[in-house]
Amino acid sequence: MSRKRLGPETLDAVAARFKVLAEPARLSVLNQLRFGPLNVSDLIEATGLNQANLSKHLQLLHAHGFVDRRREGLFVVYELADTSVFALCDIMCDRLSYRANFGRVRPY
Amino acid sequence: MSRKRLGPETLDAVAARFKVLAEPARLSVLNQLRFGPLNVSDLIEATGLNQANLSKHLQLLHAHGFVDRRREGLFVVYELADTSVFALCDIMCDRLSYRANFGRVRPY
DNA sequence: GCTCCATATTACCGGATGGTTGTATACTCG
DNA sequence: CGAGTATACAACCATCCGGTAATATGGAGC
Repeated sequence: MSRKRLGPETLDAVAARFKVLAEPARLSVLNQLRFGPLNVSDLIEATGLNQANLSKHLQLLHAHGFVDRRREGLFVVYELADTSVFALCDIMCDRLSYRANFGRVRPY
Repeated sequence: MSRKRLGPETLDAVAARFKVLAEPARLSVLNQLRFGPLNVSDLIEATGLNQANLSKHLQLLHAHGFVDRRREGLFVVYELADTSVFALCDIMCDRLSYRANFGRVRPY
């Protein structure tokens, strides 16, 4: 708790990681992987994303270490590699419901 | 823990909140507010952002409930309204240092 | 080898977003 | 009220980024 003030490089790195999660499509992928590994075809069906689009998102998630990848015959299976994502989402969701009851977006 | 699968609206909302944090400039502002409220002029100096730019970031942070605002004479003072940000950043930083030691970005 | 299937990559387009400049608003003081 | 200061807002530009279509790669089976 209560760490020291962060340097610019750290802020950049943290922001970059937030940016990967700042996209419903990618959150959806992670959410589908929550209960077990899936290959790309399964993910296409589960998320409704088309193949190319999904593939791009998967590359990004993989490059940032959120998912692991392994070949399995003709398929490529993706698996969660960083479950801390869900801790983050839980915190976000808590604030969301709090704001739904009280705060509400201030237009000004 | 272990919540149910999230709906699309929820994913959108969570992603929108991540997006606000997915920006070094805004993280820097929050980081400066960590140890107490500051007015805009102080924040300009502390962050190195110019006035207009900083103002835009502040509006966004305020609209999403990350900061509160109050007038104090000629000045406007901003204050942290959502300390959960730091819990998020701590989790991110933990993963960052972990990956710095092991993972490292896979170029492919 | 060729063919089929699963996945990745490339090229492109349109919309969103951060930065900057200039201007407007709000408050204080005289 | 007028002048000065602090902050907000609008317009504009450049860049980034997500979606899509077309094409390429790579493994399996014949």
